[in-house]
Parts: sequence; structure tokens; C-alpha cells
Amino acid sequence: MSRKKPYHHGDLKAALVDGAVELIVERGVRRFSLAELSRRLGVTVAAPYRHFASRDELLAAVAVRALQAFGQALAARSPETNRPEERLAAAAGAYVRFAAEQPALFGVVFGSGLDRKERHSELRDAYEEIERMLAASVSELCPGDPDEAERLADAIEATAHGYAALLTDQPGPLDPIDVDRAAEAADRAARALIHGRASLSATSDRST
Amino acid sequence: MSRKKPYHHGDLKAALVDGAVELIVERGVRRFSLAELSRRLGVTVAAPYRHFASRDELLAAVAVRALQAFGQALAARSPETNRPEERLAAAAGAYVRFAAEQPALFGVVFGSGLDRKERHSELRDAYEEIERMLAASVSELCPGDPDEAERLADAIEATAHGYAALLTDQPGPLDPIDVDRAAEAADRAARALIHGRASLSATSDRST
DNA sequence: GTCTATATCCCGATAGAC
DNA sequence: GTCTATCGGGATATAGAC
Repeated sequence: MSRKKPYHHGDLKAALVDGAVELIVERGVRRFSLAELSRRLGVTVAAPYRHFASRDELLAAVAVRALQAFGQALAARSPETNRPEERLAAAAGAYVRFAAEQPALFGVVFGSGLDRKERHSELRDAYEEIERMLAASVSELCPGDPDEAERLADAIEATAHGYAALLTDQPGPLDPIDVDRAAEAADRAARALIHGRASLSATSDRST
Repeated sequence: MSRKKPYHHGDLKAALVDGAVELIVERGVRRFSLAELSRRLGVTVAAPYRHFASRDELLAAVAVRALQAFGQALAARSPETNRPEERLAAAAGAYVRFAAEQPALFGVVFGSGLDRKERHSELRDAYEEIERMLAASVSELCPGDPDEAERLADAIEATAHGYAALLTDQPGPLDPIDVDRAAEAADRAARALIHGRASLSATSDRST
């Protein structure tokens, strides 16, 4: 149990995911390398391939963990009010805030070009759990109209994601003031979508 | 002008940008390599460095071109109506449509981790021209309130970007049906933001 | 079954010759 | 301006030690 070589027995797989998170937080997804990670863990470059078929498979595992943290962050900022508008606005703000505070993790889930459809069904599942949070509040707002509810949920999700992506894609230190402004803007935009949700239906024409 | 070696004289720089666009369309930004591009152009891997300081500098040049195409696509789909709501909704739809139809170019501008702040001021300029299109229509909607106009423009931009990013980040063939739905959804979301724009102001409280 | 050692191939980038 | 040569690094596959 206590030889010189750290992982000749135990949980290299878990250590790889942990180490990958650290390394990605330090350098970003783009500059993450399996070789460097192996070096840090004191194993050879081939060792990770006993646990993950490829670099992307390891990144997918990291993305699942990131999505769990994401879901927890959203839940933690969810107000206890029974007014669905408040919960949705808070969720939009929290979405942006997570992206800004954990840009590396956010980047693993999105900007890293992973399949989150074909393989990696865990990823899909983790994301759908986040969407379920929106769905619950949204259906309270549109009691008799599940179609409108879905459109509204999608619109809020897209808007929050848009603010988050535009904020994150600008490199550099991410001024905290910008973060607050973007989170607040996403909060308000969600409210605007809710109040203007009648326009989400297909009734509007564009010819006149 | 007509020797064996294609670019031993003339416009390697332009050929690099052209070839990069092709290669990126084929493989995506992530899998784009200078070495492969050099091979295709019949030059050695060192030649591009006479014209671009690094791979990223070349990508920035491609991004400028992509942004120009983006701006043209938005302008081409802008209706001639004098109703700003129609123009803004159309712009949001066109934003998503461009991202879906040219995901590689869209990816160069956004998901490729380029500085579009510090260096690359051309990039920033090209993007700001796109934002000016929104600004014009938006200020018609909020005549006396430039702050609200800016918030509305940002919200529409973020929403369109969010739909586009969520659509694009899913790999695979991009079902045309999804594209139409997403473009339509972005169009409607822009209208909803316009109609609900009163909520974009800071007057709303979140404590009650 | 898990890891080491090694080897192959690709890529980005640089130095110096023509 | 371009080529040759070369360095350093990374992703992966295979063979074999424990």
C-alpha cells in the first residue's frame, strides 16, 4: 500500500479526473494536455489509456463533473419564493455567474467541442437535469400551454447562455464589474422574456 | 507568373487565408493545422511564418473575413420595412441562420479562443459594425432612453448568440429542421424582449 | 488488470542556408 | 520569400513487467 509509485494500486481513474479539473482551471481546456497531467501524477503517458479511451473521453468525464457543479450552483442561488418569475430570473443570473466564476469548467461543457449527444449520454443526462429546473418554474407560468412553456424555457436558456458565452469568450481577467452587470442583465432579460412571452407564439406575421 | 511552384512569388498571404477558410470549413477550427494547409499549398511549414507571426494570427485574419461575411448575411436578410421590430427580429433570425449554415466560420469568430480585444483591433472593429446595425433599430424603439436602448440591443444580441451557440455546439449534421426552428425561435424571442423591455430597467425588485 | 517503456506520427515554431 | 533542418511537445498504439 505504501510503495514509491503513487498509483500502482488505487484510484488512478479518480485521480485523473481530479487532476484534470485542476489543470484545466489553471490553463483552460485548450491548453490541457494528457502528457502534462500524467507527469503531475507520476505516471507514464500511456497509463491514462487504461481508464479512458482518449483525451476526449477524459474531458467528457470532467464535463459531467462540471455540469454537476453547475447544477448545484444554480440550485444554491434559487430563491425560496413561490413566484416562478423570481426563480427563473435568478436562474438566468446564476447561469451567467457560474460561467464567469468557473470559466474553465464552463468551457469544458461547452467550448471544447465534445459530443454531448452520440456517446456521453451521462453528459446529456446531466444537462437535462438543469433544463428540468427551468421547466418546473416555466410550467407554472404557462399553465394551460405546454408549447409556450417550452418556448419560454428555451428562450431563457438561450439568453442566459448567450450572455455567458459572450462574457466568457473574451479572454483576460474578467472584470468583476462586468460579471455583475452581465448577471444582472441576464436576470432582467429573463423577466422581459416572461412579460413579452405572448410574442413567442407563431401568431405574429412578418409581412405587414 | 506560371512556374511550377504556385506561390514562389505572389500572394501567399492571400492564398493562406483562402486555404485556411476551406480547411476550416472541412475540418473545423479545432482540427485546422498550419502544416496541413502548407502541404495543400505546396509550400513548407515555415513559409506561412513569413506572413503571419503564428497560427493564431492567421486565424484572426480568417475571423475578420468571417465577420465580414457575417455582417453581409445579416444585411442581406434585413427587411426594408421601417418597423424596427421587424428588422431586429430578422437580425436575430439571421444571426442564428448564419451560425448554422457556416458553423466553421462562426466557430472561428467565437469558439476558437482568440483575443478579439488586445491585439486584433480589426476584429473588434468588424464586430462593432454588426452591433451598430442593432443599435440603429433599437434607438428607434427607445427614442428618449439610450440606456434602455443599449440594454435591449445587448439582450437581443445575447439571445441570438445563445441560440446560435447552443445549436452549433452540438456536433453532427445539424438537421435543417432544427436550424429553421432555432432561427424562428430567435426571431420570436427578440420580439418578446422588445415587448417586455420595460423589465430590462433596474426598477424591478427581487425581495418581495 | 494496471502500469512502464518505447516508438510513431503530427504539430507549432525557430535558425540559418539559398 | 522560401527551403532545409531541427527542437520540443503532445496524442496514441504496442509490448512486456508485475
